[in-house]
Amino acid sequence: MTRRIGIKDVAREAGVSAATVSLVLNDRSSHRIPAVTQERVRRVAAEIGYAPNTLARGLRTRQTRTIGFVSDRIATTPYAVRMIEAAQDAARANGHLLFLVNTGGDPELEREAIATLQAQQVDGFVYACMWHRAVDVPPTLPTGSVLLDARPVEGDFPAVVPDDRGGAVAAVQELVDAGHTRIAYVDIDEDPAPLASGLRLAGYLEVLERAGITPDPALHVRGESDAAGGREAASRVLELPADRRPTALFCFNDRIAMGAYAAARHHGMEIPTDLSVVGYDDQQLIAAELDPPLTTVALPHAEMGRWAVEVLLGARDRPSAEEGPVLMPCPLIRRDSVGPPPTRQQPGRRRA
Amino acid sequence: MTRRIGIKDVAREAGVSAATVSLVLNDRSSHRIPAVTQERVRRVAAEIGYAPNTLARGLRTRQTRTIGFVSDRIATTPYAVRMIEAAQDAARANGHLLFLVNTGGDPELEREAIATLQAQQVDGFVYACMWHRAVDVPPTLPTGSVLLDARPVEGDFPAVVPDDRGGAVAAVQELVDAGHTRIAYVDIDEDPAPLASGLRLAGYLEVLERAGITPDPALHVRGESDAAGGREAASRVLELPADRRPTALFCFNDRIAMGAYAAARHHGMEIPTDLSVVGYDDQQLIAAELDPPLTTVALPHAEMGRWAVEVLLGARDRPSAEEGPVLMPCPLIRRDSVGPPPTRQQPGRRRA
DNA sequence: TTGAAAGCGCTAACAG
DNA sequence: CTGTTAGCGCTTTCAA
Repeated sequence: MTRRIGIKDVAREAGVSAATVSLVLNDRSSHRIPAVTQERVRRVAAEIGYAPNTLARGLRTRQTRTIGFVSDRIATTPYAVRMIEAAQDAARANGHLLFLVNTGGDPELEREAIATLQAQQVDGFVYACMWHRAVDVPPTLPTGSVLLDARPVEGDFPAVVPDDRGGAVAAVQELVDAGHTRIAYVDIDEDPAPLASGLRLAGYLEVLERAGITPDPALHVRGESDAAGGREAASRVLELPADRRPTALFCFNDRIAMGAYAAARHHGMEIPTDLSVVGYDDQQLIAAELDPPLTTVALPHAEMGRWAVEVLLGARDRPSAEEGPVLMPCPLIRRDSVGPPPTRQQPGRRRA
Repeated sequence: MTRRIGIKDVAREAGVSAATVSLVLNDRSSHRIPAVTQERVRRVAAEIGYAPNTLARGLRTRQTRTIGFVSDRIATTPYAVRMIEAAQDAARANGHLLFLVNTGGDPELEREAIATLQAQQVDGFVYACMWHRAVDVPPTLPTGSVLLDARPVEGDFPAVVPDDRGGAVAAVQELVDAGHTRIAYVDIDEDPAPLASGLRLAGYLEVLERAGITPDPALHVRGESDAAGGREAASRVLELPADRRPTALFCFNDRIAMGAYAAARHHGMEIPTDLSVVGYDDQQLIAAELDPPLTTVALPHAEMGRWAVEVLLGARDRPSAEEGPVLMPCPLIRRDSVGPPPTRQQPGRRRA
């Protein structure tokens, strides 16, 4: 490979010193260099195709304009990927590059990743999870790192997580507003329960209470987090006697909602005529493709990803320390799976 | 921030020179340094928590052990993400780190990304697409870069793409082996047609020919690449007169297959009893969750991702130049949507 | 076997 | 205003 062209080459061609080139190319306005000189330097630099060596610069300035992005997985859903894309876009917008490392959640690998990244002199770390979790932050994670889709079990780190409770409120309120009073929560059955499960439950209960509806424990069911589990769990409430049967389902996620669709079909109910359904996650491959398209709550992955790097780079104010993680709003996405409750006496009909 | 500890600190503590430390820590066997000295240096280094500054090292050695990964998107399907995870894992296995940049396919951004990464002195580039495409490689992409899920329109770059034709062969052969002779290809309707569309068609026709089945043009239909499109397209063949109607569907992708399921249901057909279906992509959120679970063909994302960085880093032989892209096999994933063709005279029955 | 010295390409004081 | 000088932390001849 031929020698890379450096600042000296520019200096020689432009008839100035290397220092001047550096000054010009970095817009050091403190040293008012005459416009003509600047112009000449820039022209020469462009002509001979000069590009700074950021290693050398970083060595000197102790700033690399790179950030370490360590996450458990890259993504499990197509939407979570937005988190990374948005983070990368925000990094670029601020003149930074992202080192991506996924550790599979292995603490040993996390250690190693952090060490490697520190050796690279990254300017900061984003520590990301692909589900809203409470995490034991790796002890070697430097102060000032920011957590993405994760809240620290302990330690004082800026963190951003989805407002799961608020999202649930929006979802259930949508159902209440449509006139429903018997609303089931088809929860996820996982141990330990994900944070989102409890938060969404809280939102669900909050709306019921505000609407003066007494929660019926029989309407809170749990199933495996997939279509089969959702179908099974939804079936349980759909088989309740007519007077206790829900007219609407708030599902923990879209996959469960997908199962709920199957259960409804199996019970001869049509959506949204006989049964309204709201999901969560807005997984494009599911929510939009279900028949009818599913009303659901979107996770603000992109917003969170951007937030994290902007806070890290100081492009956005750090949240005041002791206020807990920032809650990013989860917008309700209205599609066609919510309608008014059916008029009495005709649930469970087969084709007319 | 307190001064970082460097090689000099180790040298001082160990009572040797910086050069010796470097020699020991880098296993320069040419300089046979006595075991005791080595031991002492290593111990001190560990004790005081020395970690090399890779910028300084890179500046000196002109090797950064980083690689630039530029892709159009990060991922559109949850599986494509495996490509990046696998690439990152392979990089780590070879002591490298990945700079991730997604450009949205914007040539201007690509230029910029390549320049920025070059300024970072990356050791090499992976240029990735999220669909199997023929790409105009950006003119500034250095020779030696490797293409991932993309074949160069021109230029000589190592490249790896899925063996779409082979995957289609496996899929359709599965159907033929089950006894089907009237097999439709529910293709994608997109302009320009993705490479995969034609390749899978070729595979489809190849199997038919080998099985002595004359292709019926009416059985090659196209629909939008989503469930609705798949449903609509599948309906068209399902509504053919009984003697021309297919008993099996080979779908361009799993979303279309999902629509085919809906169409089958709508026509009162059960899968796989009345109709067999095979998809493509093995999108976990769809394929495994459909009822019944979908037999499909998996895209070898992880294998391709690993291949790309291994070739880039020389951990695997470069394919000989003029042989075109490497075709990575697409394995058939057998689930429950394929069965023997129905015995005559009872398609379209409603519930018994 | 080890240390001294010379940079890698750049920035930042400090002179002039 | 601009050039000289002195490193950033490491590797690598070369000499001792």
